[in-house]
Amino acid sequence: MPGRESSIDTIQRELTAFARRARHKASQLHPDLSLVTYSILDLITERGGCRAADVAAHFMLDKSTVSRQVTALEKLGLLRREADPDDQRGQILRATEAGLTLLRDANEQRRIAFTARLSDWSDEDIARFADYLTRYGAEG
Amino acid sequence: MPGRESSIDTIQRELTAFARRARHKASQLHPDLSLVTYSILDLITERGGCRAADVAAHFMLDKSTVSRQVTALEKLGLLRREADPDDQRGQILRATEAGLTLLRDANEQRRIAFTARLSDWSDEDIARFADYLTRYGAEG
DNA sequence: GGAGATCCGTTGTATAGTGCAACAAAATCC
DNA sequence: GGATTTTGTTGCACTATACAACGGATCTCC
Repeated sequence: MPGRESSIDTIQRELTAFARRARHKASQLHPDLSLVTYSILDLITERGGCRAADVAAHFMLDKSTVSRQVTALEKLGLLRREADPDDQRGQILRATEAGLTLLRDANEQRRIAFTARLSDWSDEDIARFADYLTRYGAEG
Repeated sequence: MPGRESSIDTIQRELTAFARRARHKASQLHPDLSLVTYSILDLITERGGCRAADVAAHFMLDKSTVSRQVTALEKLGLLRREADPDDQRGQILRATEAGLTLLRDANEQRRIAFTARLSDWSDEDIARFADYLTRYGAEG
């Protein structure tokens, strides 16, 4: 087994490599949705509606960036803003039907791509890899 | 053990989440070097010098993008271009001493951050996680 | 050995994503 | 009730990126 430090270097390098290519692949996979807009749509759907400030905090993005992305998604008819009855400052963001359809389609295409890439992995290895990634993601 | 499809969804989601945050963290970690310039400097050093076309292919970037990043790195004195004796069209890119120093420092800071994040992981888990990432990265 | 194809890098142009700062409106806190 | 905080928008600047057009060098094939 390689040393702990060398393994950490590998993790760092591979995760960074993945990040470098992610945007490119995302745009190839689904030209209508960028990595960011896809992620925003996914988050608000997963949470059953949330505010722009929550999105910004979750993705470590500036609120102005989120504001513009939300505007773009709204113009595309993929998302709508609802007044928050408890707080007139905030808006609750929800995907529209069109947004949900597009999101399902994008998820499906992504799943196909990932499945192809992991085709020669055993079920056990896939499950363990998923566990490690979840654990890693939960740390920070 | 969760199903294969659900594990693939997890892998997709976690890797995407990582990609979303990578740029932000990279700029926090080392303001002088963006994720891209860091990666370029790292690649040409790891390979012991390579051409811009190799960099573009490796990162799936347009050659014009690489050309501009290389120009920026050269202006910062972190990289130099050498004539390729075998092919007058190409240039061989190499990190300067300053570039190597900065790269070592950036790597060290990144390693510290990763080490902290993985502090409660066992050596075995880290090694397996690194293996999975390497295997994943090698697929595509 | 030469003409055309190909490869390598640069530059012009356009676009997207991002952050910071300033702002407005609403809520919260003494 | 005034000060502070929160939420979102907008103006501005900058970076990263792609595509297209180009110039120079090399290679291929006849």
